Amino acid sequence: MKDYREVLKNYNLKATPQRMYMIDEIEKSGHIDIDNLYESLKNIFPYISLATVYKNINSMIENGFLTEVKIPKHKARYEVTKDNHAHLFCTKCGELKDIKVDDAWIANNTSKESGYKITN
Amino acid sequence: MKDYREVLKNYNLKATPQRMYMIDEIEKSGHIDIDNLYESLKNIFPYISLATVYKNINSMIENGFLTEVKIPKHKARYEVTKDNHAHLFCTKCGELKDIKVDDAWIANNTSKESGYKITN
DNA sequence: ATTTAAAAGAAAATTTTTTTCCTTTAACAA
DNA sequence: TTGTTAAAGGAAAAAAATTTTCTTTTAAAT
Repeated sequence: MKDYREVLKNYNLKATPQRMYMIDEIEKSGHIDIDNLYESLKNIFPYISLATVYKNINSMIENGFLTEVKIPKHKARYEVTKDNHAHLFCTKCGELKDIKVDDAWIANNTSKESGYKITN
Repeated sequence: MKDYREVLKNYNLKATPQRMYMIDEIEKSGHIDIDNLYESLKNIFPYISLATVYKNINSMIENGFLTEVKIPKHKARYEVTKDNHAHLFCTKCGELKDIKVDDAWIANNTSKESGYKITN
């Protein structure tokens, strides 16, 4: 497993084992929802609390390290923040995949059209 | 107020006053969340139940008449289903606006790229 | 008018998320 | 190393969001 101590330090978060495994799970899975994340973490930390998972998700979202991906009629999934992609959601199997997209190009064009400065 | 009897009939839903005002509110607002919808409906139906609002939102989503718009860190909003648009969300004031987008063009191009048939 | 299935409303139950409070621990300094 | 401290963990409770149940009402079709 990669060492996430530096990453967390950059985001002013204590490098707890719980967090490092959380990040590892999220990276490995690409996108994961709270319940699946909690379940895998329980394999490593049998006494981990769901509240801990929520609290960590929230602090990592707040500082921008994670991004919440909301999906109609499903629970949100979380991913490590990254640029230039959109999501493809399979309505049959529920899989979520990244697709390459030129964010900047779209933002620019849409900004022109709408008059808003689009950041995301 | 427009008469939504026909609309509802087409979707196999009973044309109750509650529903007709719901649709009217949603159309008038463009996009609205459960709480604001419930609050405005209470002006007309003081005894309306929040459960009724949820149940109606759900049945109208199921049959495709309404679309749920999920927004990071906010409650979902609902709109009358329509094509060729995306959403612009103002992170300052929370306003949600439609922007014109050529769905079909994007779906086509992205489908080619990804190998999936994109419907939405 | 009568019948009936769908929908409303009230309350309870369930599910999801956040908060509280107390204990433990990572980070840093001496 | 060891000591100090603020941040984070865990358990439980609380709060918020959504769904379900059950009884009454009503739209729609006879």
